[in-house]
Amino acid sequence: MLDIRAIRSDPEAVKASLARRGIDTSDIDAVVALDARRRDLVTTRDAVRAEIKTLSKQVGRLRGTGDESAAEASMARSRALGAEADALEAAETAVAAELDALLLGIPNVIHADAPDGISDADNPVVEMVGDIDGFADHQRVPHWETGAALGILDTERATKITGSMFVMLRGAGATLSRALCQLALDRNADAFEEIRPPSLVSTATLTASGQLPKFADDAYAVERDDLWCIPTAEVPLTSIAAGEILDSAELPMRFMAYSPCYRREAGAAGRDTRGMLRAHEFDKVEILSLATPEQAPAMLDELVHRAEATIATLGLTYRIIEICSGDLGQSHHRSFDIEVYAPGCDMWLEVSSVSWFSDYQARRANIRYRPAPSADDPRPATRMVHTLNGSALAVPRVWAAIVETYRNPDGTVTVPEVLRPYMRGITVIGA
RNA sequence: GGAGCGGUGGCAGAGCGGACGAAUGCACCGGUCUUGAAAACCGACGACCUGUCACAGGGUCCGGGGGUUCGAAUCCCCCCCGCUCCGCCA
Repeated sequence: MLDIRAIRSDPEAVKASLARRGIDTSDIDAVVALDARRRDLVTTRDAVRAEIKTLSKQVGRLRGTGDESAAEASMARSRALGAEADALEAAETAVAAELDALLLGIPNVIHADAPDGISDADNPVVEMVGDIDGFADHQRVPHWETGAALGILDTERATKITGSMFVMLRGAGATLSRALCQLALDRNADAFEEIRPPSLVSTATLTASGQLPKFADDAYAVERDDLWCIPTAEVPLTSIAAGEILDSAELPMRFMAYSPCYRREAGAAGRDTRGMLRAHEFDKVEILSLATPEQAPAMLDELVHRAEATIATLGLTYRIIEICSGDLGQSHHRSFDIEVYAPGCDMWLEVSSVSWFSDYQARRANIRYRPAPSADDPRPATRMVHTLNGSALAVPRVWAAIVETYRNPDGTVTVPEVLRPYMRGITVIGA
């Protein structure tokens, strides 16, 4: 959610930023009009209420002096004003609701340094490690074939048990998946508190991080209990401090969590249906930070570097791209994706998305902090925190890239060195 | 799921129709004292909306939502959450 004050004070600047997304900005004009109307109603209503309060106190005093008829007059006057206040209140509530609904649907403003562009085709590559042409024929086998041959990926039975776009890992494949989670957690445990959050969250929580109300179709709903399955651990982690006022000394806060992620993939039916490329349920380790606006830029760098470093230790070919204005998610202020190259299916797979949300999510979740007192401001006002997060590692696609990259001529798969401590002694899958 | 009790400021904890944004203690902040610190003392000290160049001023908030009343933290109704006991249970 954008800051209504920012919109009010310079609507053209907000519109200019949103225009970079290639969207219609007329909602901003509507917001400005509603906001003016709302403030008008508030001012009038408050004046009426102030008078009611004065009159009510008078009643008490007049009763004390025994002037019953004067008290009666004040009561009558106050009663009439009460009806007026109620009407103004109702009007204000209605306008405020309309304003909020509009505000919830307006995407975040874009960071000045984010590149311009229309679609994902315009996302610039900022770093590239490895050579996509440097693979042998035995590595040019899709992971779903290798996985089936080695008995570590069983999509047929997953489909039988649940339905299409669900996967099941077996044996060393399941262990490999869990090893990746463990690796990602261990590599970030130096600075991040490990959380095991709930996987089902309330509507308020899913709204706070930006998924609702606009993207309800993408989430699994547990309607009977009015709960939602999380599409990422970002959702519960963001809301850890919802409604709280943090001490500046506590910032930046850093959390990491392994969680299952549930996505209906409503807009992606029929895309990437093979193997582990896209599933309704998958595992991911997320890293997240609540920071001051001043700390945020460095934190964005840190998160990108941490995600990159984990991919790098796995020995995969990868690249980092920056998301252009037209491809940026609704809540995002600035984002970077890490993609690994999967030689078997010859595709770049997005395995991490690191984003800075500025105060967009914090305003929805109402997460504030109190800046440290200084000489000229001994009691500073509260400010919204900034939220940032990124996938430390999205398991299935990394799993796929490993199975393809590390496939040997005999069809077995060598386990990357850094994963071996978590593999119960398995060094070559299928050997 | 059933029964009982409870939800008040950062924390603890009074108040139970009018002078209550709310006693008191602790914490926090500023100051006095001190070589420095502690202690002591003095003062300040919630959030949000509105308003102002900035002050001032006005309003809302005592778990959430309705209601009664001239007036609600206080009375009534519904909901949510917590604790204790019972039931169920990995």
